Amino acid sequence: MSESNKSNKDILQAPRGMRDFYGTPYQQKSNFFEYARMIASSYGFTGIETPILEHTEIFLKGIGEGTDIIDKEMYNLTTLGGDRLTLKPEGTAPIMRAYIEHGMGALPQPQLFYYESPFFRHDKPQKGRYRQFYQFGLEIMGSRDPLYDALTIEVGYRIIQKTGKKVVVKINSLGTRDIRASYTETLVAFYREHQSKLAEGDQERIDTNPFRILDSKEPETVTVNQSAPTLIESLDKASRDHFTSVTDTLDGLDIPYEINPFLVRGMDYYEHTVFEYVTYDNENQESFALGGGGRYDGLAELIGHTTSIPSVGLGLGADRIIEISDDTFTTNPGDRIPMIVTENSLYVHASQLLQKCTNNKLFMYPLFTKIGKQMSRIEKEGYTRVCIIGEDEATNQQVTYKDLTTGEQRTLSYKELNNLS
RNA sequence: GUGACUAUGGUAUAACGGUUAUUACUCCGGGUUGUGGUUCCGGCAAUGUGGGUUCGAUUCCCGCUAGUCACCCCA
Repeated sequence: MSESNKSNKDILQAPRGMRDFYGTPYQQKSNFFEYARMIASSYGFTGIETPILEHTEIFLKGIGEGTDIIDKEMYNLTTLGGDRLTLKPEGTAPIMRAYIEHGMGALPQPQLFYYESPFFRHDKPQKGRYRQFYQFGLEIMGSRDPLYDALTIEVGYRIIQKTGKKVVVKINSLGTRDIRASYTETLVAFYREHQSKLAEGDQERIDTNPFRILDSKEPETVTVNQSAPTLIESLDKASRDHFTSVTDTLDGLDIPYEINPFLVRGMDYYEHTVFEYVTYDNENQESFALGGGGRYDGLAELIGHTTSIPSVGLGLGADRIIEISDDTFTTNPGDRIPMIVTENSLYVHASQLLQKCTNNKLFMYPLFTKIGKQMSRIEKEGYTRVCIIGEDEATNQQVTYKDLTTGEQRTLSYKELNNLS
């Protein structure tokens, strides 16, 4: 029971790692999601939205205890009725819950979903890392065909391509849960044997997160890793065939990928294919994950369903993608036509015109003051033309149309206004 | 979660520990009562927060809050 001792100044700012969106950033986010929806929809995905809150258990069981997300990053709350709920830290487990709850197994398989949503993780904020962040995601549920792994990777790639930046898919196979479990034992045994030769921080990770040691940048550890057993070598034939089938399809699609035997992901539910999209900062090797995903055939059982539901999916970090995109997702206002009135009394007339007008580029400019002010602001905001309505135009059922780049203006009938492009 | 750096109007900034806290942009009003991009005049608006040192703190010290960076991890 800690009493809040925040000052007025403190509460008049958004909570740590959370932001307000307005103006350009709002547009960019909205345009990004619109674009992503369009691409996903062109590959047959349909939308799904789940609640912001889920039963805490869904994430505990799905993502896995021992992961950072579960151990220290969840926003948990207890309702007045005593339910333990959690602000969703990722999108896959909730959608799987919805699939099971609504018996979607009875629908034609597989089901392809896209979603856009904020997610919440109580992490320490940095650039490109927020406590409330936004993802666009895809989930394909009800098929184990590796073609769907490739399809998921492709659609994500097509969306990210819009940024114009160089993007490479890092890909790996984790095999089945059994293979992964026995490999983990082999790996831990290997590291115990070489424990003294590992970098300090990495020694502690033998118990907490042995997979991460494979990815270490410490020179001592890198040396040890050269003789470490790899997961890909341990795969059974079925897993290997699955993986090859995915990479063959990517070859055919001309999607650049790198097989990275060290790639693991933050959630426990992945098996077989896992991947990440990485971008390179100005030719430097230092990179930034824009999104990632993988196959999660066992998730349904982890969260309490009686059978497995083979599935594959991904999440794209909207904040990061927009961040590197320059003006790709910025709206250009030049196209729209603001309509202004010279007298406030003409507002009613203008509104009636707007209702009748079929040219959807025309809009009521929401500034009712002297015409000079209106013109000045319209010009500053980047519009290239304007419609002016005064007493004369109103009487004659006309508008004055002005091109702001050339300064030319002429009088248009309503019909001509409708046909303006 | 660990460590480092930072914090002045909406934005960007100035101020050896000492008058009324500087300047620019934005915004509002006016010169121009039906026409923008120039120019001129006027106006609104700030030392994140709580303590400490001092005759006196925007300035020095500490806690808090927030941001940035590295680690950790990840989207």
